[in-house]
Amino acid sequence: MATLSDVARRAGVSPATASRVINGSSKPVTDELRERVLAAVAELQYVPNAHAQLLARSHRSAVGVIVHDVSDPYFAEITRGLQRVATDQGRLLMICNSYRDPDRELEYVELLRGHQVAALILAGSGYHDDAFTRQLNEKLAAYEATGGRVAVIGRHEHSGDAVMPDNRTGGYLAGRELCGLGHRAIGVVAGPRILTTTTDRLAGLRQALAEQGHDLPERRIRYAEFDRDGGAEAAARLLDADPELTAIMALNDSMAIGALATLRARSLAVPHRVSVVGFDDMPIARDVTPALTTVRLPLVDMGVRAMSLVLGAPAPAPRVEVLPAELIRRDTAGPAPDARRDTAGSAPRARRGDTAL
Amino acid sequence: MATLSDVARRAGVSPATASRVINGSSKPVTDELRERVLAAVAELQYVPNAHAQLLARSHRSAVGVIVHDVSDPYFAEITRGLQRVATDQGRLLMICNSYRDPDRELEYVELLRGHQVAALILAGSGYHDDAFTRQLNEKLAAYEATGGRVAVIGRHEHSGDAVMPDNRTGGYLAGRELCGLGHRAIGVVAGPRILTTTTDRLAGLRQALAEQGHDLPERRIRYAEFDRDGGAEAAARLLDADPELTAIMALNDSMAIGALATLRARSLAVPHRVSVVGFDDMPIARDVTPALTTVRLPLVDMGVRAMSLVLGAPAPAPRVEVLPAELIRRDTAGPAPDARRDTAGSAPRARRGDTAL
DNA sequence: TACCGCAGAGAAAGCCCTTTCCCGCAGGGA
DNA sequence: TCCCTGCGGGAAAGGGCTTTCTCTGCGGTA
Repeated sequence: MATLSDVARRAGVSPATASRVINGSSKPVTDELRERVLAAVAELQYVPNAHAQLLARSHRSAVGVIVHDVSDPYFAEITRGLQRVATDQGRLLMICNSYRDPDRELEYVELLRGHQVAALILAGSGYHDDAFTRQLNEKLAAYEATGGRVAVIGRHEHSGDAVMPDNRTGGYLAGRELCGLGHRAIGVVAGPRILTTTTDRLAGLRQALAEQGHDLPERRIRYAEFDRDGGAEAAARLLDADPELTAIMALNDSMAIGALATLRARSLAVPHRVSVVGFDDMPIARDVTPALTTVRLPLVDMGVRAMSLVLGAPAPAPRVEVLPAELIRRDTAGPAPDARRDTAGSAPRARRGDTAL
Repeated sequence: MATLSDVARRAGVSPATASRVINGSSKPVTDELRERVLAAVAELQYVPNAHAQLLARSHRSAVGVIVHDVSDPYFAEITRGLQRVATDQGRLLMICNSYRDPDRELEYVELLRGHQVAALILAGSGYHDDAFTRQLNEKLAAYEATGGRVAVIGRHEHSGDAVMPDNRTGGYLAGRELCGLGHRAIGVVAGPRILTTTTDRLAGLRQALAEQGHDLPERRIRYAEFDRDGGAEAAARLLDADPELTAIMALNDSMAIGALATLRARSLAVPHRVSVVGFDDMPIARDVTPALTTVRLPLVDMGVRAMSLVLGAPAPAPRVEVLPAELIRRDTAGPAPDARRDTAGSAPRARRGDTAL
């Protein structure tokens, strides 16, 4: 690889001058030298060594992001929001997938710190794991102590700036909807127990049921991976144990899609025999058939906010922005089969407009 | 941030010794000093400056990847394959999204070169744009001249190692299937004209139709963005122009899903009134209803191969690995409405097993 | 006892840039 | 004519790490 001094030598100038030309320094350089340098750069196909630059320059510019999995639509949307703000400010993003492995998360914090990122954003559920939480907080504190900025999305265990989707209210809205439709035998297809997202959403759901005088026994909950196959599997276990279920609440949309696959395989009509409600409103939710009734989270906005927090002026006290959840009624949630008798003859709810195109 | 010499000072050793302990150098260090260094590292929460390390070390280890968009399932799958091999070999991946912008692609090649990556992988369709192709090849050649390794996935314009999905045969298989089902009025929902993937798939399709004595007039093709909304829009334009279409070939699954949305909005039954065939077999294809008939590409394997090429021993001559496409029959392609009369009474094809769970 | 070899530690030379500091020179004012 | 100013350029000092080279002191052999 050609180096700066190769360029300087070829142009017959000092490395200092070459550097100034290449970086558009404010220090003036005569046109003749400038041209010679530029010509040398082109001839040698010179590209500055980014590591040497970052070492020599003092200011840090890149931002590190740790998500569970960018290819998961939930994180893809959040990342889109992060990216938008970062790009506007000319920041490079380093994105790392933890695949929900706490140890890997810790490692990535170190890695990104080592890469001298100006800020760090952790997105995705926290863990019910005190030892881990403590370690993470220590590492983040150490990072912040050296001037690094930190924000988290969707995890309350960190004491700094945070953007929090209102998971609990989301669960509540879904629960209220299902209760309102007359469902009593509601099964829950849940993500891993250890995730705070799981327990928060569950808590909201439980509260909604409690308000109607119902409870949510553990036997009506199945914990599995937070993805399509996990949802399919959990739904199957749920139905095996309790064939009379009239509704399934899936704690995210991927799981809901898996649950729909299970119901289809068992020829249980949705929503006539079993209703399904998802969570997150990922883009694909409107494209499955029937279109998925779900709880929308402003995912892109969550990313935008988090990046803005971290790139904006630091605050004296930690800021927490709670973003609202919203119920999106589509076609997978209908009246409970026995409740339907009361409203006999009423056709299943017409397809919602937002599913067309 | 604490530096290595901070650690050394605190441990009462030289930076050289500290470095040796921290990196597990083969040079022996007495246990006592080792412990002192480790203690200092822990107390200072020391993390080595990655840029300084990369600058000081001679060997390059990271691998750069340029894709159109990782959050697109097509690339997410490929990336999964890349990641698998890279992780096995302890390589870090730097992934960049070009968002199908050739200029950005060029910039990223420079960026990654600047970051001293050991290899570069470009995934995703090439462009029908000679100026761009020439520039890219120049840059890649310059990079290879300095010892960098390069592989491309799905683009034939680069002269080096390549992994090529058999887009043309895939198009051919889809075309033969539709012809076999009696379709003659076939519309195509195509990606951007400028992408070689579009033209390759189209060429295969055209060939299949030609073998049956049919042609594919331009008025039956609509070009749009290679995503869900592009597919929805193109399908709408296609149906507006020619309401008698009995089949739609979408040049990727995202577009197929958009086309299904349009058909649903217009109450055109799939596959009874209109058949749809997609391309790629992304994971979601089996979960839409009806499940999508499509052409499968071994996406993960493509990633695995490309990374293996680039991390393995260099070959004297460029290698091209062509990976086969395979037709996956599910539920969106059925007999053409007029052909159906011939097989009157035959129920629509039973749901394929692979859609259950 | 003299010498050799080696283990274990440190000194110092890079790796490739950026940027401050300094120098020479030409032009303008006194 | 002399001095000051300011412009354009180069020298050199880092930035934080790795690694080679060098040095010291010890045990072992002849």
